[in-house]
Amino acid sequence: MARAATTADAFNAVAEPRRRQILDVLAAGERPVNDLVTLLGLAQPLVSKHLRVLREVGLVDVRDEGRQRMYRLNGQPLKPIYDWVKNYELSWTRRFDQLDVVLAELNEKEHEDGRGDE
Amino acid sequence: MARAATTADAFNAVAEPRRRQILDVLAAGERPVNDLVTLLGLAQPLVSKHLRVLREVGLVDVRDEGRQRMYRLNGQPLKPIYDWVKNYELSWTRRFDQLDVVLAELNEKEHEDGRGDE
DNA sequence: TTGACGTATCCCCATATGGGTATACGATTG
DNA sequence: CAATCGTATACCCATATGGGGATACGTCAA
Repeated sequence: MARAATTADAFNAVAEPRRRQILDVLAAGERPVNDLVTLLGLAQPLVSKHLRVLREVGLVDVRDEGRQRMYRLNGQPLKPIYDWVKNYELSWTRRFDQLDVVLAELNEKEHEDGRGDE
Repeated sequence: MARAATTADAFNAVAEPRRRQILDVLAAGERPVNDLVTLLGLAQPLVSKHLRVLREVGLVDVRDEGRQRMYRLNGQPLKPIYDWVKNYELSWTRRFDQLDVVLAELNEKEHEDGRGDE
C-alpha cells in the first residue's frame, strides 16, 4: 500500500503547503480560480487539482458564476484536526517545565553557577 | 516532484493515522518499541519505520535502556499545526450561523416566493 | 456562427510512500 | 564463547502523488 490518498481526510489534504495557502486565501472570502492562480503564482491546472482535493475533502465549496467558479472555504473538516492537536497543547507547554527541571539538575551538578542560555 | 516527504514537517508526519496512534500512546508515557508493536498490533519493522519518521520530525525522543529503546513524546512540533488550525476555529462555528442565514432565506422564499438561484 | 475566456481533465514522469519479509546489529544472558 | 532478545535496516512492490504541457468543455462576446 502506498501513502494514503490526499483525499482520505483533512489531515492528508492539509499536509500540502499549497493547499493550506489556498485555504488561507479563501479565509478572506470567496474567490474564482484565476485569483488563486495569480495570488499563489501557480500554474492554473495545479490550482484546479489542489482545489479538487480540497473539494473532495469538503474543505471548499464551489459555486458557478458565469464562466467562473467561485470557491468558498468550509472549515468544518478542520475540526477533527483541531480536536486532535488540542489534546497535545499541554505537551509543548509542559515541555518547558521539563526543560527547566533538566536545566536545574545540570546546574546542581555543575555546582558552580552557570545559567545556560537555551 | 512527488508528494512532500513525510519527514518534511509535522503536518506530513501526522497525516498518517498510525503515527497519530503512536503519539496517542506515548502521550500516556514513555514506551519501548515492543509495547507499541503489541498495543497497535502492527509489524515491528513498521512501527520502527513510523517511529523513525516521528523522530526525524522531532515528535519523539529516544533513550537507550539496555537493549530496549524508550520512546517519549515531544509535542512541540505540533504547535505550528495547532496555531494554523486555530485560526479556522471560527470558520466551523460560524458555519452554523451561515446555515441559519440560508435557512432563514429559504423560509422567506417559501413565504413570499421570489428569486430563484441560490 | 466563431472566437476568446475560465476551468477542469488527460497523459507523462520522478519520487517515496506504507506494507511485507528477511536480515543485520547491539545488549544481555547462559 | 554462543544463543537470544529488542530494534533498525535493506529490499521489493503497488500506488498515487505534485508538477508540466496540451487540450477539452462550457460560457459569454462579436
